[in-house]
Amino acid sequence: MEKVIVIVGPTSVGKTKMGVELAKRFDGEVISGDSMQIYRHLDIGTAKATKEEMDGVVHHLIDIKNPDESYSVKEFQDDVRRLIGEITARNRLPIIVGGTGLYIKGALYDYEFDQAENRNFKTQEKYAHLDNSEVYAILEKIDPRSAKELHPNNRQRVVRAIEIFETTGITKSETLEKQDHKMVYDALFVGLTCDRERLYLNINGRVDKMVANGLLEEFVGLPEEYKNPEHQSMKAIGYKELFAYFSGDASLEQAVELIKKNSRNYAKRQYTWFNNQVPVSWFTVDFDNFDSTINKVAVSVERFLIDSKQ
RNA sequence: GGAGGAGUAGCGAAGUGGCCAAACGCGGCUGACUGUAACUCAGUUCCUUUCGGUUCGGUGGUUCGAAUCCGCCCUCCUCCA
Repeated sequence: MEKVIVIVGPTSVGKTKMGVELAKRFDGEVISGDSMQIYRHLDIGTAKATKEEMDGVVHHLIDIKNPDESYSVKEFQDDVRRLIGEITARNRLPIIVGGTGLYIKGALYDYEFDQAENRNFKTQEKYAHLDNSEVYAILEKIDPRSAKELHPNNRQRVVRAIEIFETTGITKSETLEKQDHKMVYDALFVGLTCDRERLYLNINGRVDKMVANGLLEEFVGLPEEYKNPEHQSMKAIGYKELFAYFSGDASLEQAVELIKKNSRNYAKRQYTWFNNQVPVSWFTVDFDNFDSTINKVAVSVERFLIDSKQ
């Protein structure tokens, strides 16, 4: 199994910097594990690393789609697995850096998406006339085991489970049953964390900085065809809140506060995912001496690389 | 100084004698997650593990029973001086 380092954690703890530093020390290449940094032109709001911050380290899966295009876990899985193979073949170390839990887990575990190749959004429309409980009743009929795992109000997932069956003839639970739920790589999960209060201060401060650095201008400057709230890219925190501001439904202050709040909530969801879905070794970040944090992580990485060579 | 109005859980806001530890919203906390995941959804939120205990500005009453009624006090808002 190929070795791969994975750096995870909530937004604004320093994952980007950690990735670059580790790549420099261990001759690695960074693979972004972020569902929004794949989009071109969305630079400030997605906190994409600048050229300077990348500091010569190769970064993959950033700026690979236009904001009116879609992307999915399946594509991410394909891309990451291909890249891990390529990077390893070059005798370099793949370092996944990002906060999108599902994407990262989907790429590293034996998730199988293939049988649902024909994913489409039509199923949502097809059942739009039914309420939550009616849609749920349909799923209970075709895939009772999946229904049991889902809350009736979680319409998006309920309909998706129906869609899986309708497009492939195989139920979601049957597909899951075939998997071992094991990791298919030799991965070290490094989690970066800090106390909640500090994290929220970081997030709030970073949002203010984004605005100061031209977040609004970046949004305004986007070609009109990209500025559609329906686009996957426009669901990103930092952009979706701006529509209300530019339509006059919210003040700038309200929009900015919303961005901060959504970022904080997102950070919490990231913790929930990484704490419970994946085996993470957590490191508390020392913001006053980031180098010391890097050193601690580097020791673990070193040990991991040696151990797995046996 | 005079006339009105208001003080309810972290915040906003219902409740106007028992069904009130107190609706609802926000915020917070916790969790779920297999092709929208920066998505979507759930639980929880006075103290206590349970029993139970202590609340609705303060205080003293009325009542079998008060956040709800009465007296006094404090604070804030509007209007008249």
